[in-house]
Amino acid sequence: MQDRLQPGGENLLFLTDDQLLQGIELLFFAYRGFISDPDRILENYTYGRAHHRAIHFIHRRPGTTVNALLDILGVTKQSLNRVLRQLIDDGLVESKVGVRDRRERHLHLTPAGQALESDLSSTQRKRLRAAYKEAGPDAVHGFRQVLENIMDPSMRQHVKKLVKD
Amino acid sequence: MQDRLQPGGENLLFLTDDQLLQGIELLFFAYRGFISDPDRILENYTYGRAHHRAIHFIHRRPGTTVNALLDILGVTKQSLNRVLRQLIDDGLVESKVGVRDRRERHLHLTPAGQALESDLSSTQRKRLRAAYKEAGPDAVHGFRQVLENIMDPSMRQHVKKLVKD
DNA sequence: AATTTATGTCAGTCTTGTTGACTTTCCAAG
DNA sequence: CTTGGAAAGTCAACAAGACTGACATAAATT
Repeated sequence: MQDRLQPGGENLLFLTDDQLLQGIELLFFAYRGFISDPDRILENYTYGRAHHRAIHFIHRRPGTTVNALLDILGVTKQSLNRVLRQLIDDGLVESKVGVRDRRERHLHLTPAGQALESDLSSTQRKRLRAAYKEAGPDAVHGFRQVLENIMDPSMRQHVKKLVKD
Repeated sequence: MQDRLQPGGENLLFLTDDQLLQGIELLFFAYRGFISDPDRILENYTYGRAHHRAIHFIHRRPGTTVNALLDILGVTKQSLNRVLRQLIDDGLVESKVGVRDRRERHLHLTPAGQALESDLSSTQRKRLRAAYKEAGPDAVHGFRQVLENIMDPSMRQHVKKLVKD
């Protein structure tokens, strides 16, 4: 994957500091836009981004344990517990005692939880779908490739891969 | 939603909800990794992400005004002021009364401010450079294309374009 | 002269993160 | 069977950084 092309900086051009700083800004603005839709929805609740994140990952990994969720979210258990407590008390999340190991709590979304997840997620899916569509398949591939390279290697395992059927 | 059954669906395949949700997670993990390096540096200071953001944009747009910065950062003036106050008091940022309009304050980094900016930025540039390098030029182009599509259109103007000279 | 704009500041609130201490539950190794 | 430790839950205190609202001042604009 090295320099298939000429001595010209053509394949190095994007590595100038200016180009890199531009990439940093792109990430900043894109990420902010990306969370603005859910944020607006959450204003109508007593929830914030922390709740959104919990809901997202419980939706994606039904039955996951608190510990696994802590690992993914990278916060303290006290912080996550406050969020989970509210969601459980409000009937959006269900916490089931583990069968094999009764210390563990397995988390699921209730129908109400799924409804909120769907609301939050649909705005982001819509935005991303439009962005993907306009950029085209090759761009999407590059987008995902670069993002995967950016993240901490230890986190790559947490990106839920698609099921092959 | 049954795109996959269509012939030539290969340019629609990435629009399934699962693929979109995966994209959401990629963005989440990548963004978190991306800000983790500066965060670690800032632990040694009394500064946080808010200061980092201010420093970044003052660096990129020397002489920018408080109002312009508010627009870019999307926070309230009270919030930005607290951050700027500290940076100015600590001698990292200089605030100059405008010449044409003496109500405006034009912001610049002092040498000390530039030093911190360089520290913070270099970790991110390094991470991004490695990610770009591994993915290749085409992927980088796609990455930037998709990010630009994701952000709010009104924000695109704020991504500082490269100077041609 | 009146109004608007740019900036600064004070006070109070909220979310979400932190640390530290402690308890309960319960699996598994001695 | 006992006990050590892991998983989870809880309480309290605190901090960063966002918010709103009110108010002040200086300077430009109308």
